[in-house]
Amino acid sequence: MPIYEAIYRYEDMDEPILVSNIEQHEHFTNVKKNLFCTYNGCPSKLSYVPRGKVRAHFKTWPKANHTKDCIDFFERMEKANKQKNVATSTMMLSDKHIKSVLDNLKKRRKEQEAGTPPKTNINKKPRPKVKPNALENPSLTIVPTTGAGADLTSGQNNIKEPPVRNRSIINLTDDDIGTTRSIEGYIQNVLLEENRVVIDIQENSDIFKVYFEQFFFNNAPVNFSGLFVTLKSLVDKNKRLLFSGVGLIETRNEEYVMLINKNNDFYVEYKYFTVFIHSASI
DNA sequence: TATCGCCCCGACTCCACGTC
DNA sequence: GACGTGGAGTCGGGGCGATA
Repeated sequence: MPIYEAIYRYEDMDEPILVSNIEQHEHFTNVKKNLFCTYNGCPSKLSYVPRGKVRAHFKTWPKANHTKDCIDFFERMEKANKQKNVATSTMMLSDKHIKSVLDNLKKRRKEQEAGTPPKTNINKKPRPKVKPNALENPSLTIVPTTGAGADLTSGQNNIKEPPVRNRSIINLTDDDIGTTRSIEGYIQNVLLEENRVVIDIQENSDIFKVYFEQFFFNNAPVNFSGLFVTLKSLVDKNKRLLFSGVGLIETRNEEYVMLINKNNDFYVEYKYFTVFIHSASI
C-alpha cells in the first residue's frame, strides 16, 4: 500500500512529514534524503515519489525492508517483464495538443484551490487479460518535442500524440532531460537580450529558468520581443503573474532549465502571451 | 514469474456558449 | 453560421503492490 506519512530524521531530531506538505518544507532537499517509516521501532528508510503517473506518496527504500510487525511490511517480489522497447522516435506536438496540456494545468489548479477530492471511477472496466502463449509485444517509444527535426508529425501513421508530463520545479530529474514537460510558477524576473529572453519563475523557494532563444524568435510574429518588454515592466512593478509552459527540459550550468520554441507554447495568467499582454495594456 | 487489479494522469471527444 | 473557447466526461496507458 502507498505510504503517506514519514518521519524526517536529522541530527537527533524527528519531525513528522505528510506527503501533502513535504514540498512546502523549507529544507525539502534535505528532508527527502532523510525519511523513515513512522511505525515505532521500524528502521526502514523511505523515499519521496512526487506526483507523476500516480499521486504523490512515500515508498520503501530499496533493500530497506520494514520490520515484520510494521503495518507497512511486505515481501519483496520480482517485477513482471515490461514491454520490449524496440525503437524511439520524436513527435512534434500539435498546437491543439499543447493548448490542451496548458488548459489541464489551469483545470488542476482550480480543483486544488477548490479542494476538490480526486475522482474515483467505480464502474471502471477490468484490465484485459493477456492470452496464454501470446507473442512478446514490442513497443515504440514516442518522445514529445516542440523543436525542429522531429521524426513524426502529429497524427502521422495514426499514432496518438505522446503524453506531456507535468513537473513541479523541485521534482525535475535527469529522466526529464531531452523530453518535453509542462511547468508552472510565478514570474520573478525577466531578462531581455538580443534575440534571447530568460524568465525566472518561482515555486516555493526554488527558482527555475525558462529560455526563449533564436529558434523561438525566428518563428514568432514580427516584433514579438516587444511583448516581453511589456511583461518585464509588469513584473518590475511587482505584478504577481503565473507562468505555465510546455517546453524542452535541458541542463545549463548544472541546473535544469526549459527551452520554449513556439509562441503558443506558454500562457501567462492562463492566457496566450499575446492575449494577456493585450488585455494588460488596456 | 507472470499477471491481476487498483489507481491516476493525460489524451481525446462532445457539447454549450460567446463572439464575429 | 462559422469559429473559438471552456468544461465535463470518457478512454487508454502504465506504475505499483498483490497474488496465483
